[in-house]
Amino acid sequence: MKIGELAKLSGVAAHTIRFYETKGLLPKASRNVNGYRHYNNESVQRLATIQCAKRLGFSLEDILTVLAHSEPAKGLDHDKVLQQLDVRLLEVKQLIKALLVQQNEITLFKQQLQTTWQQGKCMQADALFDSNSAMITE
Amino acid sequence: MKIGELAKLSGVAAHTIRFYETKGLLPKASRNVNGYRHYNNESVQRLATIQCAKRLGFSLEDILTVLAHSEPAKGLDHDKVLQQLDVRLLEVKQLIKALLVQQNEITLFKQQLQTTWQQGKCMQADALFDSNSAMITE
DNA sequence: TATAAGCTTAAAGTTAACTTTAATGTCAAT
DNA sequence: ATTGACATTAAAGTTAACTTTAAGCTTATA
Repeated sequence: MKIGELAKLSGVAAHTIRFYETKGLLPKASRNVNGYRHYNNESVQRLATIQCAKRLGFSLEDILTVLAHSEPAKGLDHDKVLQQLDVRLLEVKQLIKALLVQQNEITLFKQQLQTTWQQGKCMQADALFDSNSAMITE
Repeated sequence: MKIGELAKLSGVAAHTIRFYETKGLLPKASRNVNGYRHYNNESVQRLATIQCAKRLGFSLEDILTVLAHSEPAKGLDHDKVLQQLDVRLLEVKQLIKALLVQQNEITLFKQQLQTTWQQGKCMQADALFDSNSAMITE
């Protein structure tokens, strides 16, 4: 099939497919007489793989690393895959933690602001931010 | 004070301070005879404000927006600030949700992989990812 | 006095993951 | 035969928030 068809089947834009090829995420496509790239079902599979990994939060480079450590014949390098999954899992957990902190800080800040403003005080930005800063870091 | 001193006091690198000036986050600094930028305590405050807002996850552009809607004399635009805080709060909540989903997906995927591999099966990458994909989307 | 540290500018580089552009070639259908 | 859709390439553009570079002044210290 041609790149446009693959694009439709996979949901990945044609130019993105070419981009993936330059990045080594897809093997260099074989060409037919007119120079057009030619794909088969394996290509669809490969793109599905990439999509899936991306959904788990992996960067293209992560995906490339796993691919690089896996020989076509033997399949994936198990240790590498599990290791990457663990790294990503840790990353995700830390992100969640940081975001929960942010959520609290913003909520608290909002309350402070509203209270202050309801009292008719029109503090300058700096003072407000500073009081919030002090509140949080204490 | 000169830019280097401000950098030390605020914990923001000198070139970053100049960068903020070009972006309008800091007012154009007055210069002394030799052309060097000259700062005072207000500058320290302003940088603290920016740092604080950044910690809450606001982009420089967000910060600029609030600043733009606030006149120096009147202080901050209350509605604008509260609105921005609400937008960011929603953003944070959605991010947390998405990350929790990712956390689950990765954990499930790991278990699937380990089970499969322990059974001595050496599936190819595609099949694995696909089974995972199916598992998740069902 | 010489050297090092600090200041100035504008412009380009960085990272990620594409997207857009430009200029051109091929194919399918009417 | 012509129109429109699809293909090719390399290179530049996008976004965010800086960082680095280059090339050249100024100031402080030994």
